[in-house]
Amino acid sequence: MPVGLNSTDLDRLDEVVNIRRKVKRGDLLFRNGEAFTSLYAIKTGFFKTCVTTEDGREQVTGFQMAGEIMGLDGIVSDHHSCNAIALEDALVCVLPFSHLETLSRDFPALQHHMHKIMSREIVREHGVMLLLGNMRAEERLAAFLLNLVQRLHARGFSQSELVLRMTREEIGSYLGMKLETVSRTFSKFSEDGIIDVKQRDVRILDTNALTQLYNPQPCN
Amino acid sequence: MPVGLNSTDLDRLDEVVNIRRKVKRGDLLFRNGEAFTSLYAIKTGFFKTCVTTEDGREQVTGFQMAGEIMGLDGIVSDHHSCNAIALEDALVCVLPFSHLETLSRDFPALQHHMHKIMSREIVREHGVMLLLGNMRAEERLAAFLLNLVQRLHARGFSQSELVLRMTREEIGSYLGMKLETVSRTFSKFSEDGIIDVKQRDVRILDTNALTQLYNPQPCN
DNA sequence: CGATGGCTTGAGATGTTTCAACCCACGTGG
DNA sequence: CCACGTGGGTTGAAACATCTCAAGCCATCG
Repeated sequence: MPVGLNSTDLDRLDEVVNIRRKVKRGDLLFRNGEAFTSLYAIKTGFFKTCVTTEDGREQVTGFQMAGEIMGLDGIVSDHHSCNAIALEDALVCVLPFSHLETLSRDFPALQHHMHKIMSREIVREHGVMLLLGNMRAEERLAAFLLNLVQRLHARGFSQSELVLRMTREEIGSYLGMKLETVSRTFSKFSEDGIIDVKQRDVRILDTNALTQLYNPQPCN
Repeated sequence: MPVGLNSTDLDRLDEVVNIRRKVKRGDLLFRNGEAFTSLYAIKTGFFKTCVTTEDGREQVTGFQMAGEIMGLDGIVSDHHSCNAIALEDALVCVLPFSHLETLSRDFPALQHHMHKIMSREIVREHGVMLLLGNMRAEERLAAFLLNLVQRLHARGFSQSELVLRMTREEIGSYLGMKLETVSRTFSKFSEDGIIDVKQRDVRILDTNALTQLYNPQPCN
């Protein structure tokens, strides 16, 4: 990641990255209320994070895939404030946060990288707020699919085919709609020839139409 | 803020804090797309931050008051991705970000403080997502009022009286509802004897009822 | 004092949810 | 290897909350 390091430096960096942890599908990587010690970098697998209320409502706050960082929520209070659940068997790097802080004092590149990661998460959440506050069901699902496929593509997967690792209910929770509405909207897209859906397999037939939906032009 | 500093240290810290900037009501502190150079700490005044879409939709992402930090969105891309607009005449401390990064390498307490600030923002946004994704109009407004009054109280203001610095439309944008719905919900609370509203002056008569609304007990 | 922006309220339209029934795919165990 | 059970997904119809459009009111300020 950063540059211009000698071998001692590399050893120190290695120290922070060499703890691994396996998480089985359905298991929690960390849970709401748990003491915060580490950030987690996903090596393989797929996660959801969600917050809950006392009366049992659940809001999925994000879906995370390989290369993404989880656990930032825990820094502020030394306790996690959400649950991280593996949607498929996963392997993560455990990054003890105090080590990260120590190291990033010596490596400005690492320091800046951490700041960027947190800032990116803040900006991502702004986008979700826009989606939840302003968009209708079709726009939400279009935005969701485009975002997913774009992130998968950046990891070498297809630009047009994807396998959903989450249920309709989880998609709905993330997008602020009920699972039935998610299902109906998938069907609508399918009828319109925009996508092909068969359960969790989705093939995007008309990316342009999705983009249009997500980002409608102002009517001049 | 941090502890155990000699006078040279204090001078260095002072350097980063002694730039002030006045912002008049209605003016932008920074705008979407603008180059990112600094964070801003509010000394006095009240701001909103909002993101916009090409087709002109606007989502208020937060309201900020004295003591709070703005501009974290700019770190990831070196450009701001939202607008910060003063809702009343304001004074901010300009905190050049590169100075902050340099300083926080020498002051672990400052470093950790910055991490906490970013983490706090992430957690706050989780809460907003929960609100936007799961709650109904009354719950949203109750949550909003309770949050505002709590933050004001922490700054020495009343626990029960507040003056809204934002319009119904801005509240609505933040809470994902139309201004008419905001207005109606205020009226409903007023009819129910929970609050007293006269334009922007709000007096909370029954905090308990608001809490109940926001956080309904599971029906046993 | 009039203009303006912000706020309130009503009535009808709309999109999403709710409730219900049904279907399908998958995995397990007989 | 098939049968069955189960969780997930689909679809329909009615209920509901919020939005839209419209009119009118109020406070503020030049």
